[in-house]
Amino acid sequence: MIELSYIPTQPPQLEPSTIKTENFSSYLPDFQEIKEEAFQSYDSHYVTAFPVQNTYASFTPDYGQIYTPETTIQSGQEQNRTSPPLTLAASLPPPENANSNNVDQTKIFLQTPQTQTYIATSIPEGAYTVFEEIPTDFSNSSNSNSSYAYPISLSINPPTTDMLPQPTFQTSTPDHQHSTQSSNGLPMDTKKVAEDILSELKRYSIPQSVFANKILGRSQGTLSDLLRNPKPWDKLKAGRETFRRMEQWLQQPEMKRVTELQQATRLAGSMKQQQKDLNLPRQKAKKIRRIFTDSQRRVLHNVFKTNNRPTKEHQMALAEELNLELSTVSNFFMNARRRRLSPV
DNA sequence: TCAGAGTCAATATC
DNA sequence: GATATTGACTCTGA
Repeated sequence: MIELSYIPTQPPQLEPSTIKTENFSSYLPDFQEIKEEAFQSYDSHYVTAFPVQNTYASFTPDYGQIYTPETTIQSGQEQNRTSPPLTLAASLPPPENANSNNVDQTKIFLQTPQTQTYIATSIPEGAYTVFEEIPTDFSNSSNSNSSYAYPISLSINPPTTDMLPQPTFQTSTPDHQHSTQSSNGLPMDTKKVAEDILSELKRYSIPQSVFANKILGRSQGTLSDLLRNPKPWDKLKAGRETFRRMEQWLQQPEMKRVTELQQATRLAGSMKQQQKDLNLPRQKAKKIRRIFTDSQRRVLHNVFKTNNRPTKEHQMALAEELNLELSTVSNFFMNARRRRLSPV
């Protein structure tokens, strides 16, 4: 398969005549012929058509809008459905060696995020458009049993890191600074932002680790904690920056932000697999995290219940009694105070 | 010097 | 495999 370059820019203006309808049954043994009537109300210049399990769909290029009329076949019954219009995400130039005589060289794979179904399509000669991410939202579907509501994404050869968009922090406020306002000039409802982020990540199957690393520059564990226990805005200091990044991400066009992260998710997956395949050694020694014994934990918690701020002498006595470092005991109370007494 | 805030990252849990 | 928990590190400000 040839390598396609990734160009996250405006799609070229395509003349409908440069786009062909293709029947890809040769690539898909179980391909079911698309019925024209399913798409008759749409632009007839399909870019591609393919089945996803029992579903098939067609995309029509409309320079920024994509419509995905779909037909689902379940238990012998057909249902025609139409998705909301979706925004065109990206375009790819034709590979240099693409030509009409050798279309097999220009296969592109569309796949569901579940990576259960791969759909191969060839590219017409000349300019063409592909849809990098096509999240669909059928959450309002009255038929929750429909099996076709897969977001559909494009996967070429796994993109390399330098092909991907760089982290989009888009903030002018360094980590060590913090202003008193969110991006809209008002105190931020951190709880709402956290809920929205959780909901979006779930909706688009974006792992916390990907969002945390790519958008926030933080670890998965940190993000999880922030989302589950968001501090009120007025209690935050430098931590406001992280919430600002979350808010800014939510404010971006849905297509853009989701596309970017779904791509990063795939990249993370392929890199993980590569590491696994190559059996690469760990870069640095793993730090062992202390685990309190049951009795140590019990004593520390009991003391904390009656006195969450023991004196240094008390902590030293506890450390000796439990065979722990003073710093360990001190850390325990410090962490316990902010985690167990945390407001919200 | 120390408490608190922010976070990492190991690892427990789902 | 993804998320939640948590011991400890780093930095800041009083």
